[in-house]
Amino acid sequence: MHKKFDHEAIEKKWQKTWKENSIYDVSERDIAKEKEFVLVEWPYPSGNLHIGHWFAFAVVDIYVRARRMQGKQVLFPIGFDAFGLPAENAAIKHGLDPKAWTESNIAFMKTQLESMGNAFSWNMTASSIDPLYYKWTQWMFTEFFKKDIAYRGEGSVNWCPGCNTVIANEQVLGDGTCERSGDVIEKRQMEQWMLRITQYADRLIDDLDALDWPEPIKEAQRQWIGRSKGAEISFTLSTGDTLNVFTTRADTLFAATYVVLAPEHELVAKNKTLIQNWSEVENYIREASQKDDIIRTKAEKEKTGVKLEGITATNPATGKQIPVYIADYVLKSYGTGAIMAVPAHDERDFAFATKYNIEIQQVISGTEQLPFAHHGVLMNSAEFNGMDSEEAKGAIITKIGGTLRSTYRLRDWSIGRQRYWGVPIPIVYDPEGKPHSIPKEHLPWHLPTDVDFTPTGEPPLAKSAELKERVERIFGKGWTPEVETMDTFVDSSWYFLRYFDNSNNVEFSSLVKQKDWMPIDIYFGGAEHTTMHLLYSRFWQKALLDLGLTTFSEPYKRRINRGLVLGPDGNKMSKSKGNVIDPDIQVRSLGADTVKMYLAFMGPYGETTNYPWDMGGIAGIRRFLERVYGLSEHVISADSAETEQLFTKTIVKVSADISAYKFNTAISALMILLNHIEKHGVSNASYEIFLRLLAPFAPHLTEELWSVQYKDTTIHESAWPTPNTLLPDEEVITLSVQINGKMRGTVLVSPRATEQEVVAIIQNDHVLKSKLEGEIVKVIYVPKRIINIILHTPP
RNA sequence: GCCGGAGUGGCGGAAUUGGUAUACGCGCACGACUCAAAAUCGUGUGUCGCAAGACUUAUGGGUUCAAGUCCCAUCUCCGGCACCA
Repeated sequence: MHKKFDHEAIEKKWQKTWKENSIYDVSERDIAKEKEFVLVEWPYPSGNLHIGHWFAFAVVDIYVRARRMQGKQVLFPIGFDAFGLPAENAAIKHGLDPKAWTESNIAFMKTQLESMGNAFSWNMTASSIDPLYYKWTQWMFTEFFKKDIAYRGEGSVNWCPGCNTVIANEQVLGDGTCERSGDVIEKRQMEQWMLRITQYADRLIDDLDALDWPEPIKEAQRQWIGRSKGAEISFTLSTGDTLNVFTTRADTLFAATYVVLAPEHELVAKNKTLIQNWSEVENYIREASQKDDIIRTKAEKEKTGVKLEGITATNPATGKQIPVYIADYVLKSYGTGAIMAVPAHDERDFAFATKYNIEIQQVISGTEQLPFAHHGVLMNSAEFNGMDSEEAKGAIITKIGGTLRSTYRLRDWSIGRQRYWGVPIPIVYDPEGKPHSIPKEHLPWHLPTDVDFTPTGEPPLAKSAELKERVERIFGKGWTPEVETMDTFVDSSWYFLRYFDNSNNVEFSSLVKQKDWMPIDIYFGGAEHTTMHLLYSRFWQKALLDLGLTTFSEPYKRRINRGLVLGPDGNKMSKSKGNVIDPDIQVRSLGADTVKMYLAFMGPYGETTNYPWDMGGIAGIRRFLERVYGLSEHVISADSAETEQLFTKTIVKVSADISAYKFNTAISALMILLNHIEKHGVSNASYEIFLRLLAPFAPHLTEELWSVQYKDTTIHESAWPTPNTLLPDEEVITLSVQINGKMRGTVLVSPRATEQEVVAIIQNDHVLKSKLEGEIVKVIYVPKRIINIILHTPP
């Protein structure tokens, strides 16, 4: 047998050589080449690389290396999203310095990342905690503040008791718990720093159409934004107030037999002297406010509410006086916080009206069964009778003077965090308490270090004497600092713009460099970011566009969401389950190439399927690479025609599969080729082609084998193999034979054979001819594919 | 409830987009090498059947010369949204 495949020595050796020669650094944009910006989500430096990082980065490296060999100038940067709670929690628990803790994590993770052997553009890295990075995060915030994209507003916010901070809507999971800590979120009324993402709702939805993204991701964003197109209609109350309601069913206005306000609606408290049953109403409001949203929306469908005695509303279509209710099934935060209720054509209104004995009037014909929530033809609607719902919407709105409007599920993005380890919000308050942005010359606005991390519910920065002193020194007596820091999703909303201009100290990212590299050609990442990071950064880009700071309205041309690597038991990896696979251990025993290739072989990348780790499976990949290591023993003087043909096929297949992120089938094609070579031998030229095809998958091993013949070049700068198009058609092919639609066997024929010739061959085939008993009624012949012979069979 | 996606061997998964279902890998069985084991190599491996053969891509229908692939209905799993007017 051949010498031992010493992956450890090989991998160390080439990683060192690559690093010394900086072969993966990306210099100035080279116009002679097409560019490709491949982005992966920058990791949080938790201090240990887990298998998920390998799945996220090492598999993508296959794509990157193939593109490089295909002559593209590829930008494949990596950096660190290094602000965030874990550092602060380490400070609280173990008295460590968050900065030192994070920096040592980064240093260690860098060495782990290097052990992957990826073609990272290390000269174009960035880190969110670098003051030269967060200077620009702060500067963009101040620009947003000046343009009123950032504002301070009072509102209902999500308070996480575990994290001791406010979090954004997107960071609350479906079951009402915190995305980070898992704690149940409380609703609080607070002043908050917000970004006006809702102003971009239409563009965030409409611009999705042009993106080359998987449809499910686009659809999830559309649903999250939740646009519904409808109309705002005014009802006049007997108090003299105008009540605006939002409806998507203006066509049912004639059936609006009551209106409902959210308990918190301002017109309720405003008219308390006119409400005859005020104490009952007040009670109901208090009860409603004590239920948090989770209980309020999960509360079984039983509807509750109170009629406002002494107040009525006028239906603008019928002129009738209708009752006014408050009920907590109407939400203050959605639409106008009030609805026109149409019990005949809305399930919720129907349930409520039935319970409280309110009139039910049908206006959509075609059923006896109410509620009927579908569209149809109008009845009981005066001059609109006989009109179709869709048409009637417009006609009725026009007649009663309503306005077309969209309303959204999306809320503004709350970005203030009552925590320490983040970007300080660059705002100071004057003695009157009015906020002012910090001028550019004072940026970066440094994060103070003289703080006490003990959680008290008060933001840690409030305890910094240095910060107070700094503000008074610069701005004057009586001025006070903002003490909140930013959501880390702010840091990651623009990081990709910094990578390729990471030493620019005049701009966050120059327009020239942006033109060189943007947009991102392909962004690989986790499905969990669909309605968080992916939405935030799209918004950020559009805000920059409006400020003239970029010319791109969308950052990501293509996006691929990947799945998860599960433990060998099929469960999500977790310390408590004891099913965690440590990549360092795998790399030590089997090699980086093996781990990377195994992850790529598990299944198609780019589907959000979750794959269990299989110890046997990775051993199979290791066996494959060991056989490759000894492959030179099979080099012979020339290839057979069959071998040449298989090479052509494999080159086409592997190239296409990599472009489609189907690394699993690309690997399978390489395995088939190896199996063939070991049996039949391979010419030296083809052996090199094999190595080049494998190079993106097993960069260290192939570099080692390449170096045996080419001392001074690297395989990773060699050209990607192209198929030999001059190969003749195969002389004979195997054609499948069906008789009466059933597979009966195969025959060997020329690819150019005629139907008659093929039928004659089948009639002479010892096995097949016995099945051809009867008159041939019809023959379907698809050259190179199949022949189907239909016989007349007597009854 | 609404909107997506998916159901293929013992397992991960293939299938030129309507043309030999189960590629490739794992696992398993047998054999070779070995005192023995591991490793390695070879052979076999959808199900039933001694065989000829029949059946088989969640289930039931349909279209077609031909269906894993297209159409209709049903079931199950995963993800998103959900008292959103």
